[in-house]
Amino acid sequence: MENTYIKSEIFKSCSEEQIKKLVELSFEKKFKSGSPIFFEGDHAKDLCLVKSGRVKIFKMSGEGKEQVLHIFTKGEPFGEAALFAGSKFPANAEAVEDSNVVYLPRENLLQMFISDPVLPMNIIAMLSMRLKKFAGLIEDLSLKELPERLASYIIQQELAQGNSSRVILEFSKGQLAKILGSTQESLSRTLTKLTKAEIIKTEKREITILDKNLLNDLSKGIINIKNLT
Amino acid sequence: MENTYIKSEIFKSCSEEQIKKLVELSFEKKFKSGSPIFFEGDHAKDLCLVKSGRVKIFKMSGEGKEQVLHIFTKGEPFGEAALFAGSKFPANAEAVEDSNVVYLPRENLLQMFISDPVLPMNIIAMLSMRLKKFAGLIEDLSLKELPERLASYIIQQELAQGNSSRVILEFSKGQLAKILGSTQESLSRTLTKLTKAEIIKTEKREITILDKNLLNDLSKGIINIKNLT
DNA sequence: TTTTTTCTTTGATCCAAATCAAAATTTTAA
DNA sequence: TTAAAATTTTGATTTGGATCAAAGAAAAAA
Repeated sequence: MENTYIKSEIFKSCSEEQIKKLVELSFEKKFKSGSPIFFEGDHAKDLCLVKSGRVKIFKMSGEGKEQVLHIFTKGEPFGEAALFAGSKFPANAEAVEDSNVVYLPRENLLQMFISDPVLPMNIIAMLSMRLKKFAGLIEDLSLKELPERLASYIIQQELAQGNSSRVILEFSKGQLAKILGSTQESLSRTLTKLTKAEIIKTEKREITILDKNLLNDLSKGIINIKNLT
Repeated sequence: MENTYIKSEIFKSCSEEQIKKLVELSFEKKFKSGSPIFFEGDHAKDLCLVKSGRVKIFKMSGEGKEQVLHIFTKGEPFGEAALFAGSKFPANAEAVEDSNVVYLPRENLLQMFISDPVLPMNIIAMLSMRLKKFAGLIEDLSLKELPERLASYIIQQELAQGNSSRVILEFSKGQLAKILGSTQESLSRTLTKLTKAEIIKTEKREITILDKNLLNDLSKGIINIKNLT
C-alpha cells in the first residue's frame, strides 16, 4: 500500500478514508542527507512525519557540541511538542539520510481531532512515551557513566535487532557518541575497554556480545568496567 | 473557593459542575515532608494532583545520587506520563513539604474526556510543555557547565519572582544542587565564584544580582567564569 | 538562652571524560 | 586500483566537578 508511512501509532485508529483525506491535505519535502529540516526557535505550523529516511532531533551548544534527543524513522511524527505547546521548535532537526518528510498543517490536524476523538488519545499516548524516554535520557546523562550507557544501548539494540547476540550499529560511531552524550574518542576508548574485557567483540560496524551477563550487570551499574580483567 | 487547587491548566475548561463531580470521584492523601508518594516502577492507577505543599519527582542511581526532574506545587498534576503511556511510573515522587495529594482514578478521568473534548487537548498541551522542559534539562546536563546552569536558574527565578534583582531560593542549596544536576559542594563553590566576581551577592537564602549583564552572558555561555576577576 | 540538629562552606584529592594532536583504518570516488 | 575523503583509534594532557573529610553557620528544639 502506498501510504504505509502513516503506519504511525497516532494514526492507527484512522479509517482508510481518513488517511486518504490526510494525505490530500498534506504536502511533502525532500531533504538530502545532512541538510537541516528546521532550527530551534523556528515557528511550527505543521505536524512533520518521516515518510522515508531518518531524521535527527538535536540540541546544539554555542561551541558546536551536539546532543541528540531522538532519531526518527519511517512513519514517526516529530516536532509535535512545538505544535501543541509553544509553537517554537525546542530543538533542531536534520536529515541523517536522504529523507522525505510529510507535513500536515496544524489546522487540518486539529480538525481531524473532532471527527476522530481517539486521535487525541493516541497523541497523548505518544507524548507520554516520549516523556518517559526523555526521563530515561536525563537519568543516563546525570546519573550514569559512559560504559553503563553504552552497555544499555548495546543491549537495547540487540533486543531490537532480533536477540542474536549481534548488533549492527545503525549510526556512525561519531553519531552514536552524540546520542550517548559523549565524544567519538571517549566512545572509542570505552568500546576498546569492553573488548579487552572480552564482553564484546567489534568488527567495523558489527558488535558481537560475548558475555551477556557481564554486559547486563554493567548496564545496571552492578559491576564497573575498571574492576574487570 | 474551596477547590482552588484545581486551578490547574488542564481543568481550566471544566465547568463548576464538572469540577464538583471530579472532586467527588477523587480521594486524598496526606504526606509528611520527606515521605515517599510513589516509587519508580509502581503501577499508576490515578492522576495525582498537588492540593497543597510541594512534590519532587526524581530519578535515583544505585549509589543514591539523585536527579530532580520536577518540583510541583499547588494545582499541578503529576505522574501523568505513566497514566497514559506504560502504566509504570518512570521516576520517584516524594513530598518536600507536608503535602496533600488528590487522586483522580484513571477511569474517571477517561470518562471526563468524553464529556469534555477540550480536556484531552489541555493534557496534550501540558505534556508538550513538559517535553519542552525536559529537552531544556537534557541540553543543560549535556551541553552546559554548572556556572552556566546556575546563572540561568537565577535569572529565571528573578523573572518569576518579580524582576527585582533579588531572588529568594525556594529550596535548600542541597536540593537546588540536585535540580541542577550537581552536588552541594560544587554548587557552593560556584556561588562563591559568582560572588567573588561581584556578579551576585548572597546572604543565607537570598541572592542579589549585582551585574545582570554579566550574569546573562554567563547563562548563555558567552563568557566564562574563569575569565573573570 | 543553650543545645542539638541540619545545612553550608572550605580544603585536599581524585577521576571520568573532554580536548588536542596525530596516526591508522575504512569508505568513497576517481 | 589508486587516490582522496571521511571515520576511527590511540596517545598525551587538561579539566570540571565528584568525593572524602572536617570545620563553620543557621535553624530548630529543648
